[in-house]
Amino acid sequence: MGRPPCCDKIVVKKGPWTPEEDIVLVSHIQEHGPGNWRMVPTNTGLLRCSKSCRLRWTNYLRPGIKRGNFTDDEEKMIIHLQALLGNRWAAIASYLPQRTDNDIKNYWNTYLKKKFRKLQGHDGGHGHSQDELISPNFHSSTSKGQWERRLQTDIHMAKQALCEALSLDKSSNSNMSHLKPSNIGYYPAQSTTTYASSTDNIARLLQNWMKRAPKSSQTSPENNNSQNSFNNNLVGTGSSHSDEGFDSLFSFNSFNSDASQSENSKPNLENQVVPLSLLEKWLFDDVGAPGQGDLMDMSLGETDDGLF
DNA sequence: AAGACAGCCAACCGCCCATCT
DNA sequence: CAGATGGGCGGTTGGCTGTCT
Repeated sequence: MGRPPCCDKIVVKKGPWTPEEDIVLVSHIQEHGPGNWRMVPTNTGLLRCSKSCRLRWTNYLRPGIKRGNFTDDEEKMIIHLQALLGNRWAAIASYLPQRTDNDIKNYWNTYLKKKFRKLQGHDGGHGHSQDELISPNFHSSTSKGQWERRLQTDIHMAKQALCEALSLDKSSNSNMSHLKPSNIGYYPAQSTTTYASSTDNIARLLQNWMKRAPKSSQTSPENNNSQNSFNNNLVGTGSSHSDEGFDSLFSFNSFNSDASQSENSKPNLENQVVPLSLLEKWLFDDVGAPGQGDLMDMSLGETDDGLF
């Protein structure tokens, strides 16, 4: 027999998350750390499936997420990495620690793709679809050995992509400073800004919600009271951060170790601190090192020419 | 002013691999 | 070892919002 079922298939709420649900989820994660998503609906009483909770956390509530307005550097990085890695958004997102894969995916699908089409149009096009043109054909090989080689190639290519992206605009180094190895981890040491950013996330969320609240039928009558209380307690914190409560609410230092315990061994976003930092350190340390060229020369020559 | 349309994005769906019993 | 679930990922959808006609 396997594990017990993930979530009771009785009533599972769908659709947009309410601030109440967000708070419940964040509080729970603050206590227990991210992971063990199966137990989250049970422990919190949220009528959401575990997947939904995880998604909400990783794409929206997680500390350190930057939203909206992609910078030129980020855009370059995405374009480069997409060309090198294809539509592997999670892999791409791991090089833009402040962005979620969903965000990057959306940005690509809604904006960059069109931008590319335009560019292609100017170039006259070659009868290839954009994805064909810029994505390596990773899907043709699926065996484990090939996958391993592919991964190795990916790492080399990503390394080169980083170097190039960083050297594209040296003057904007300050903007790219978040890519320094020390800041790559998902729970960076500069905790206050991280928490503040997360507080802002929720404050912004609440403000949006307040704007929509009057016409949204999703808010049950009893929500009105809680809505007001949330308004009093949280929304006002956006600028002044009278957030002693929030500081504790978003103090994730305490459970980093818990998280690493409860997480499985996959290099997911939550426990990438060590492996990703090491990888990044290695990537950066290796920049400019002699004899790194073979793979990269081979791969980049093909992809970049078509691109730029 | 109102309807049509397009863009954006949060959330869901379905698949796959890892893990557990 | 087999069967079942958990978790992660990429693709897609649907609702909201802004713009155009």
